[in-house]
Amino acid sequence: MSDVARRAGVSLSTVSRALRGAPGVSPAVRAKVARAAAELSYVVSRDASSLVTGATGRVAAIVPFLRPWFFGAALAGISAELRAAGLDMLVYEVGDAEGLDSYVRALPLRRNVDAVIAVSLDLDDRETKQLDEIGVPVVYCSQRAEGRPSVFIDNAAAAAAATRFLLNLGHRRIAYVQSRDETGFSWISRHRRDGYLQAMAEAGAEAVVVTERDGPRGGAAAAARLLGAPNPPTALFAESDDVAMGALGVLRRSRVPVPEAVSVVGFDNHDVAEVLDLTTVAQPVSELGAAAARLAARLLRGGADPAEHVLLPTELVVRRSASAPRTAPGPTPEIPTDRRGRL
Amino acid sequence: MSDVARRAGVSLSTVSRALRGAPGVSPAVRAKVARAAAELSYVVSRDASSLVTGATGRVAAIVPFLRPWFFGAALAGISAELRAAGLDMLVYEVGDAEGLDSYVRALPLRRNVDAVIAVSLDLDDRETKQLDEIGVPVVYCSQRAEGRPSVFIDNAAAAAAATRFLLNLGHRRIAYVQSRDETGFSWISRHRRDGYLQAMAEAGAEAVVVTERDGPRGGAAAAARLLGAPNPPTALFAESDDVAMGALGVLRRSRVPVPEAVSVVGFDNHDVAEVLDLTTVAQPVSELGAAAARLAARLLRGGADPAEHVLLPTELVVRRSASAPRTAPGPTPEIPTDRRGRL
DNA sequence: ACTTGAAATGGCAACGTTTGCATCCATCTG
DNA sequence: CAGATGGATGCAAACGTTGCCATTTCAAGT
Repeated sequence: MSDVARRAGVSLSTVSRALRGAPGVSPAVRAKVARAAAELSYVVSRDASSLVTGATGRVAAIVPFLRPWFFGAALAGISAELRAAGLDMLVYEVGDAEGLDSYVRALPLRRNVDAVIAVSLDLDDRETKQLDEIGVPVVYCSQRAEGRPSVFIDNAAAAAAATRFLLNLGHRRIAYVQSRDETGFSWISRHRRDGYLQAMAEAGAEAVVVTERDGPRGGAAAAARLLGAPNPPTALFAESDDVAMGALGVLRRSRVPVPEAVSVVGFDNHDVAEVLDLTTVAQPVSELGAAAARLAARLLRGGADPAEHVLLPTELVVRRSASAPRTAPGPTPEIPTDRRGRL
Repeated sequence: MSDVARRAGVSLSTVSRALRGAPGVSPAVRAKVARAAAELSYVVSRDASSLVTGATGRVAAIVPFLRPWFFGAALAGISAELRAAGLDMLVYEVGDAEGLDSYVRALPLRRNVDAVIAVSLDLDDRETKQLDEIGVPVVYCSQRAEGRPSVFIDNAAAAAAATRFLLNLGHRRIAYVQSRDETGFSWISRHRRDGYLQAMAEAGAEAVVVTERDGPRGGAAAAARLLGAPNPPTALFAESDDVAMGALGVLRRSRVPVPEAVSVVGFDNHDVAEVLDLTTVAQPVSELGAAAARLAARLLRGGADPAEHVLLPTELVVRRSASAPRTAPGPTPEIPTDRRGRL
């Protein structure tokens, strides 16, 4: 910076003020400084600034995993908003609860970020309190944390609506497919299941919940299990599109026509759901991230309620993987004459 | 840090040395300092360290987009390796070439990261030179940059092999589906197309290249166009699984049986490819990222050739979306009697 | 006992910024 | 025309580390 000062013929303070757009610099000098900085391709060192201002200009996004579609979409929203606020995004993949635990205990974020955005982390009380200790504001994304800033959807209501959609189509035997990862049930799936259970109970229908591992593999396993049941369901409601897609794969390979023999509904509106004609509950994933990032930025500016909750809407996207059940259902699904084009 | 020093009853220098594991500290003192730091839940400020050491402990990963499956997988690999090296990962989504341009011009990385990993950025010479100006080592991931450290696969060879696979099955009319984003052809697609063209030429088969927009939508459009051709191809080789999945969607909705009437081959081995039974060229995406991160870390330690190239292998994953063509091909594809289970 | 050397520790300057305060100068007011 | 006002600018002290150098301590060798 002193190089820039020398080149522009002014003092360090003036350069600092000019480059930050701080008031108290004449337009002429400001331009001169800008030119000198450009000529030297100089940029301020955030580290040095942080040292005196105390702000790092960085926000950490903590995700359990990086590969699933959901997190890429969420990070895209976060990234865009953070950049608009002039903040950089650090990304940490913490894995399961155990990984998170060891991660949080090490407190590497302590004085190295201004805020943390925890994406879909499924924390229990103890872990939430641990995060409080980091010493910077934590915004919860795709997750409701009482008394703390969070952005989320109403998973229970959305799942109930999707379930009622199937019920209203005439389905009675609707199975819910949930995943159990190594670390127990996830917060999100729990809520979706509760919505399903409630809708089923209200309709007087018998609930069937099958639990398999996460992802398409789990969905495949669940479909296999349900096809082997004495009285197989006419509809599957999967915790996520990933799971639903696994089930669709098994059904297709088994030549069980969807939706004629079995209807399938997912959750997320995954990018691939459209291609698969999967009826699903769409949630605004990127917007979830964006809202969390905006909330974090507002928190840093001091203009936000530190316990603000943002509820985002969901929408049932009706495609062709779910329809009214066959009127005369039998235990052995027949192949309908779909070559006639009769849906 | 002075708090820790006071509590441990030693000087600042000693605390600094003890906490960094530097030599010249007695085990007793080291333990005492560690305890004091833990009691105060103190962690060193990287910013302050950076100021004097000149190293930031941060590496930037620049990706064009965050949503596609590919980048999540790549970032997962990068993240894991960087963490193993004690480095933090900053992620920037730069969008298309124009976004990258304005981004690089602003040089925000200049003195704020130790290295940059450019993931699948499709840069021309001018842009590559621009990146050189950042002043920190740049590692190219999923992209070959002459004279610069890069990690990549042999796209042309892999595409040629996939094309020959179709040729050897008996296909002659094989179309290649490529995408054109707003910024022109991508580097990667170009190479894959070249491999396809070469294999077709060697077999004396006529090449057909269709260009549509990127992603499943583009694949859908391409499939629609090919179905409307006078002599439609018996096989589609798509630039990526995303594109292939779009094509599969159109074919399924149109009741064109895959692979009986049309074989489809993709590229990437997307997580969903397995569920869709998509035959595809698998590339080790996470490993691509991991290798790039390792290379970056090695570069920072000074123990790497600054022009090192890492070539990773690909593998043709044969599933059920591609098979030998029907022996008596006709212009109007018939529905084969697939209910008999005859593949 | 005295020297020698190595290991452990402390003191202090420096890293590149920001910011409060002092200073300077030009313009406006009475 | 003197004095007040206020904007532009410079000076210097921090911020929390690290790393060089000096000092102390202690054990071993004479």
